[in-house]
Amino acid sequence: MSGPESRDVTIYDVASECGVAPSTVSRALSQPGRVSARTSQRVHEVARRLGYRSAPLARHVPEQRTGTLAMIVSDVGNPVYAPMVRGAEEAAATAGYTLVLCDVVESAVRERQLLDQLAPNVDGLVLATSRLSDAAIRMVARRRPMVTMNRVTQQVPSILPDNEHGMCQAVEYLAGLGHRRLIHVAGPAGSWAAATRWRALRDAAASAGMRVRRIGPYPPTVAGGQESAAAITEELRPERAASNRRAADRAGPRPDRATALVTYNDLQAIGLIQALSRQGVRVPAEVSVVGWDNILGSDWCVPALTTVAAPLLDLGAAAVRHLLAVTAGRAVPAAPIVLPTRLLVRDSTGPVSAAPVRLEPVRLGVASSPVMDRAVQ
Amino acid sequence: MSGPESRDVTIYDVASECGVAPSTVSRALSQPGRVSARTSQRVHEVARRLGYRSAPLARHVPEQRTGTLAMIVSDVGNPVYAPMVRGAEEAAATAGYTLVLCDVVESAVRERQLLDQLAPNVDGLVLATSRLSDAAIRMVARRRPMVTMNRVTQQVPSILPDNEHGMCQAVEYLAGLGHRRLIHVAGPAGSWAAATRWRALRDAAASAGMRVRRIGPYPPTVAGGQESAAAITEELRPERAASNRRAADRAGPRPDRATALVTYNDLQAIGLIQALSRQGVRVPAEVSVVGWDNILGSDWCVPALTTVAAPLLDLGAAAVRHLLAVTAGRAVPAAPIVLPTRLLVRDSTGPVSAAPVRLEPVRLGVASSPVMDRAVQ
DNA sequence: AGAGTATGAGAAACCGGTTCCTGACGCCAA
DNA sequence: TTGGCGTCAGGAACCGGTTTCTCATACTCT
Repeated sequence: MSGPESRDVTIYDVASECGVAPSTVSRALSQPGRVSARTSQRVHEVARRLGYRSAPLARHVPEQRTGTLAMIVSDVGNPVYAPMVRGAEEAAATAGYTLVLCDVVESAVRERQLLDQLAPNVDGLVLATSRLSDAAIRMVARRRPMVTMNRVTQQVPSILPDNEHGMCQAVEYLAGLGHRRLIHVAGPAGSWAAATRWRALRDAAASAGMRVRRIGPYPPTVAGGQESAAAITEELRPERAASNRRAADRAGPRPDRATALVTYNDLQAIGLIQALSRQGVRVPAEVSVVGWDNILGSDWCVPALTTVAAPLLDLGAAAVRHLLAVTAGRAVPAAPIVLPTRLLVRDSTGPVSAAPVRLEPVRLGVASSPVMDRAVQ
Repeated sequence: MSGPESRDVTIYDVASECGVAPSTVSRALSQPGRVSARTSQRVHEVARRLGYRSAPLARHVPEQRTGTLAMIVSDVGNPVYAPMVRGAEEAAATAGYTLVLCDVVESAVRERQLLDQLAPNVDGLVLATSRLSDAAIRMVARRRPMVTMNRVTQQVPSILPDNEHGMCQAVEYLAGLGHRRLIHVAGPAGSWAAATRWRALRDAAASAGMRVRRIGPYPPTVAGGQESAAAITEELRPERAASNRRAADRAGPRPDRATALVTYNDLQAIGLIQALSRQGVRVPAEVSVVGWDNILGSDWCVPALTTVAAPLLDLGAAAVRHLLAVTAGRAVPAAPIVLPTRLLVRDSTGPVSAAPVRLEPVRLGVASSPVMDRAVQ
């Protein structure tokens, strides 16, 4: 039916078939009212008959706009992005834009390459948790309208969850449960969000009169959380840790045993809880765990995760709306837009037990007793 | 420093600054060796100094290619896509292409629009679980190279997991545990994959001498799975169901109580187990549940999900490699490419208990006793 | 030294749209 | 009847690259 599939139909084909000038076809198709009703109708009919489809590539050359926005994420596998993308997509669609998504696989090099390739092809960019340097971000931002998420860079508009208040919520809640010593499982090394969340936690803990130590950095993944469990077990079982350390370092068991763990994100928290459970550490009986994000699945892990819920959908939508404002040349606030967080209390946190729990011996890499398994898994 | 940010630097700017013709600049930048070393070096240096960035939009007009592939997914929020996207991305990057991802939010209308907008802008399309009609798919496929995933359409190349064998694996395993009656929680109505998986399950069950009923359709989400729980509870508790039904329908409890549930996908299975647990139905003691996909999180739900693992990463990679073959004009096999599945046995399945479990009264919407909660949640 | 060839670079066409400029035609009023 | 104005459509330039064609120059060979 379609034959040898020669080449796309152009406005020139339509024009000659119609007996009008190409410019008339262009007007008829893209500027309703700018051409007489009769001509317009004839052009439309011929275009339909010939199966004309506009070639946006060519169209965009003179127009200098593509109708496309790009969002760059560090890892599509991280469920945290799904709602952000959804929110961004809806905002973009509402404004008549198409959102494309690109994954840089946690690599700054790839991110830079992608940006160079993408930037000229889109009307604007959303950088979700970028790994680039501030200088690199500013350089790209000079070429194309851009907003960052979860990242503050001078002169570049940004959208953030309220890291400070979120951590305050977590800390106040833990304080109310009697916790006094925390451990923070840190996010990846070069990450602005990781640094900011740590700072926020530290400050919140300080004003609550709590002590907090940081371990890490760890990747923002389930595997990263599992990895951190080794270090944490050491913390929680000082008597055991001593044998792994030079005895001269500290004498006797540590007095400052942490009772609550705050991770950089939910994925880490889930991996951490998994690994702790496997080692016989009971959550929340022996130690409470608080995550961050409220990803899909944070409610079906066991125990269900207490977490600081970031307004992911809104973050995505706000980012795109903001970006479109920049694109339209409207003045944008210099200060970051900060969206509120919400503490979601579930089952991974509990009061500090009056008497320190007597810990069982650790059996690394081996699931503990069947009874234990039933209970925790 | 950057001034009023006039307009992008073009090869014409570079040319006049260099004192050479624009065509020379073009050659120097894109056809190494086609220009003398001295000129080339000078052009490169001026280009760098002026901050020249090629405008791919303009470049692609005569070239008729964009170096971009698009992948359309029905819902980025479904974790099943993450590995597929990752696989596709890696295959695309290896071949020097950029992959962009678009979400159609489970809407056929939006999918069609997007396709029309996207098709002319990319060199090829991957449709992951499309909701379009066969005719619509073929129409788009005629305009642009395309492959479908999880969907077979005449004349359009496709990549699939081995639905038939996957269901056989599940059925054989369940048969080995003593199960004889199954219920299938069906996927969404218009979905090829849903229809195919149901057919595969029915056939597999038939050859194993098992009975299987289908309920649904339900959305392929956690909410969909939760929804299905109501109908399933009715199945599992005929004595209770009878009160909801006209008593004349059937006399006494049903003899054909199902002992195993097979869902369309993991998300449904997880929602289903959640809802069942909340109603006091114990998994796998009272009923076994088998999912499909092996998504992230299917191992941290409780009980950890037994599931048919689709080779998601490979599916994505194979789709792109196949698409590039089509793009390059190489002949492609007419038959779908089928990738093997693997049954992942975890904790949501178990042997049929010798004596039918005595069921507790249902308390809808209310969590059962604390002891129960500890055990199942 | 003169003729032939290879090499480098400029001019111009092209890709497929959009848009500015211009002119033709028709209608209305004076 | 003529002048003026508004509507509609054609011609051509333009967007920023690529590519073909052509020509000038330099180098080689006899």
